[in-house]
Amino acid sequence: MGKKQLIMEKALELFAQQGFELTSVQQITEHCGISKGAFYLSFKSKDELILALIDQFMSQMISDTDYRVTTSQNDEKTLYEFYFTMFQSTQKHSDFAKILMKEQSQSFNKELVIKFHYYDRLLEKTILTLMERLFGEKIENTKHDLVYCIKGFISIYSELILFNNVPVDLDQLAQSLVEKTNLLATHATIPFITEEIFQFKRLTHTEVTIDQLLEILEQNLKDVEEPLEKESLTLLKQHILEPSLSPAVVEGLLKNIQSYPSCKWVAFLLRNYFKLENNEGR
Amino acid sequence: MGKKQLIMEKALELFAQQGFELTSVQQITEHCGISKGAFYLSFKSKDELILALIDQFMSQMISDTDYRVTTSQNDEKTLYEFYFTMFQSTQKHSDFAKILMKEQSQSFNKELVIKFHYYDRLLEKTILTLMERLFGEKIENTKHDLVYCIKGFISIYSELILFNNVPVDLDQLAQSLVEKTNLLATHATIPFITEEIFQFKRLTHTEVTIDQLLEILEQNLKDVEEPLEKESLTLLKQHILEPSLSPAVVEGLLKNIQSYPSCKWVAFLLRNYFKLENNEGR
DNA sequence: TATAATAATGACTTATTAGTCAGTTGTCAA
DNA sequence: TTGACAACTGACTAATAAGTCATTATTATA
Repeated sequence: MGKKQLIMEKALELFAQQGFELTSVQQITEHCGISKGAFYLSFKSKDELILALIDQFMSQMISDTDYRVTTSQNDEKTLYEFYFTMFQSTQKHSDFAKILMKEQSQSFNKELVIKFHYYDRLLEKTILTLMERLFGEKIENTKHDLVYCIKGFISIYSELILFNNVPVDLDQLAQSLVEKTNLLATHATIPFITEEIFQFKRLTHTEVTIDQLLEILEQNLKDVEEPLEKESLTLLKQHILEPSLSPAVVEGLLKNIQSYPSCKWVAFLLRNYFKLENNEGR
Repeated sequence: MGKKQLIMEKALELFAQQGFELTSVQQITEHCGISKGAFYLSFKSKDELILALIDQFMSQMISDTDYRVTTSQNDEKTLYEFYFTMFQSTQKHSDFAKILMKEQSQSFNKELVIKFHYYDRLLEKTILTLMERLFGEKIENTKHDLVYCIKGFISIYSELILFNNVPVDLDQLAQSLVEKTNLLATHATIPFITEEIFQFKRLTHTEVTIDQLLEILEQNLKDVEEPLEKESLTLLKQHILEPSLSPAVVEGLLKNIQSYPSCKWVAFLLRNYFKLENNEGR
């Protein structure tokens, strides 16, 4: 396990400098002081490595932020804390954040793209919940649009922090964005992203082949210990190969696995898969 | 010349789909129905191709926008027109815009990075001028920050337009952003990007080796016809190899070539080079 | 029509990559 | 000390890339 961690850490440095495409496995192993073969004992492929990196950091970054936001008692300060935590994470994991920026739209690997979208949607959800809590009914028509503006702020200021070695005062940055967000929330009246566009956007972008899905399931089954989790996964796998369960049962099984952090991702994929299956017949 | 244009058009399609790295020269030539050798009659390398693409589109996009903004008589509508033109260009040249998003931060090739920064700075300048004209003294402390927010809006909504096939109402989008910009300009009081950070940011990011610079100069000398332009370039080249001209003369020569569109880029590089040279001695 | 000049070809070289696997080294229990 | 097992190695394969160049096709000119 220590070796796996070593590879991830060293690879992270190289990916941040040169990007994923332009970093060879050779380079990574040299940087670690191990042989090429040893790399393939820890990871099935180079792709598996980057997927592991993304999972590790994204789930941490998002759960950090989500935790800060949902546990905050003082509404006054919540927005400030959201921004502050967000940029603090970015700074702390700057190597990873750089990769994220570089590889985001660029990618080729389908699973990678879906993964990015998944985490992006999680972040959107966190922001939306926060906005609804802070501004409630008043922003009913503009809330999705507001979420997008906030994402715009985050992306452009993150870029500044990461790629221009500017001395950054996170407190000042968070304060500044709190003011802007309040302004937009309380005064903006013309949304661009309406409920309709928001729904439209959700429909696109999510395809995995059955084979990919089964493989991911298989991988999960290996890593998982809890019997409840394991059985749910097995049943769901059988249901994919030969549909036999009622929608309610499927939904229940999904709920079962969803509560385990390591299964969140596969639960998302499965839910999506079954949703598309059902829509096919209309 | 027709062949060069053909290659650029076809390559653009492939780059937009797969990215620059993952598109081979072979693929491009097949897509064009020509041989590999023919490609190298038009372009010295694959890198030269993408640089040419960037020059072609970026200069067009920015001058389009700049023209609309500087010629607009009606201040009321100028901001609307800025946003509208910006997103219209993005939509019209969507293949190119996709490349831009994909390759922006990712890049490896030094000249490419510098080129992106150059055009980015041009856009910043256009936005800043517009803001100063519309809001004047009132935004003295917040203007650089405002420019950044606008860039954030543009980047996040462009992404939406390009990568989620959402039906887009550009009029609505422009209106929405005009309202937001006005809100921020008239009510925001806490800037993050102060004059100081802005200056700091300008100092970083611009290195070319002398050899690269000389090569680019050589290339320009070949393409250029006007005697005044040609002589200025020749003198500047000599001055790099063996400094002999006074600062005032250098500045004059730079002004000479700057007015020719084809030399804007090399003028920018030269000015930067001499600036760094002078700072070295402090 | 004959000749020169230019345009275009694609097999080839060289370099690099991800991934494999037969063999080596190290470890630890019997 | 021995033997069995896992951890590890790095030369190797197969695939693909950018860029070259001797050869051929096309066009212009005399």
